[in-house]
Amino acid sequence: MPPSYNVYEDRCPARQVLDRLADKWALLILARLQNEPVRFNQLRRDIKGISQKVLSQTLKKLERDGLLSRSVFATVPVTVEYALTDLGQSLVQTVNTFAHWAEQHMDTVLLAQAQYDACAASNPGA
Amino acid sequence: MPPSYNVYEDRCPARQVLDRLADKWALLILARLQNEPVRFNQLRRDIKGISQKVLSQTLKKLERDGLLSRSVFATVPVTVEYALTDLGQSLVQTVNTFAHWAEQHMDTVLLAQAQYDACAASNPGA
DNA sequence: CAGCATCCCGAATGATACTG
DNA sequence: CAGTATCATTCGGGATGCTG
Repeated sequence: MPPSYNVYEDRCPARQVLDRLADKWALLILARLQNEPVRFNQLRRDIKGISQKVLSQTLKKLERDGLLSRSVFATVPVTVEYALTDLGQSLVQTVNTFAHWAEQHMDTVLLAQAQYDACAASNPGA
Repeated sequence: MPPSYNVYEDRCPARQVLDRLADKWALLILARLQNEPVRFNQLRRDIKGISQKVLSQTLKKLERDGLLSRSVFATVPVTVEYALTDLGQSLVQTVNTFAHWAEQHMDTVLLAQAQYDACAASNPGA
């Protein structure tokens, strides 16, 4: 039998969840946390190209969704560690599969893009 | 050994591919095409909430990436079918896993959100 | 170190109208 | 049916500066 929820439906909660996860930064953050807890600025350094603002926002959303936990240590200056929750762990395998697909098939994708562009260039009106 | 490409790196082609796929509409389109070719307006109807413009744009990107094919039939009026390519097929399993995760764990996510919001409401200053 | 507040701009989106 | 074109709008995200 089909699942009770259907991602094709607008307003379906599962769709909301999918929308949240269908975000490159969220995926990269989850992937980065898979092996160990990581601190804020370490994430900022490791995930190239993310801004402080977006990192902060995305972490907050992921924490709200219960996918990761935020631990504050009263050092001076303060230390904050982000780690996957069990729920986050249950997702990280899929995220990895995704990332690996991207890494393994990107040559094919780049080739397809080149062919598409070449064809489009030679058929300007079509 | 680690893969030659690293999604954490900015400017890495794999990262570009991941960015492309980390899009809710792209994922929903790929999922919808997994069993059979589908026509433009059928996709528009099935994927609730997508606009004609965004559907058109997303289809074009996915076609350019070689993930799906576009077939035009000279009926009156014209018929256009979108179908997964082999490359698209190689990805759809992962997409399904993602969608199923969203459907199966959304109750947990919704609960986590409620708890987070309740806690935030009772600690306005913290 | 780990953020938040503010300003600001460009890209993405929706709405509408038109075409083969 | 299957789109393209244009316009108006918003709003995500970068840059900067400040705080505990």
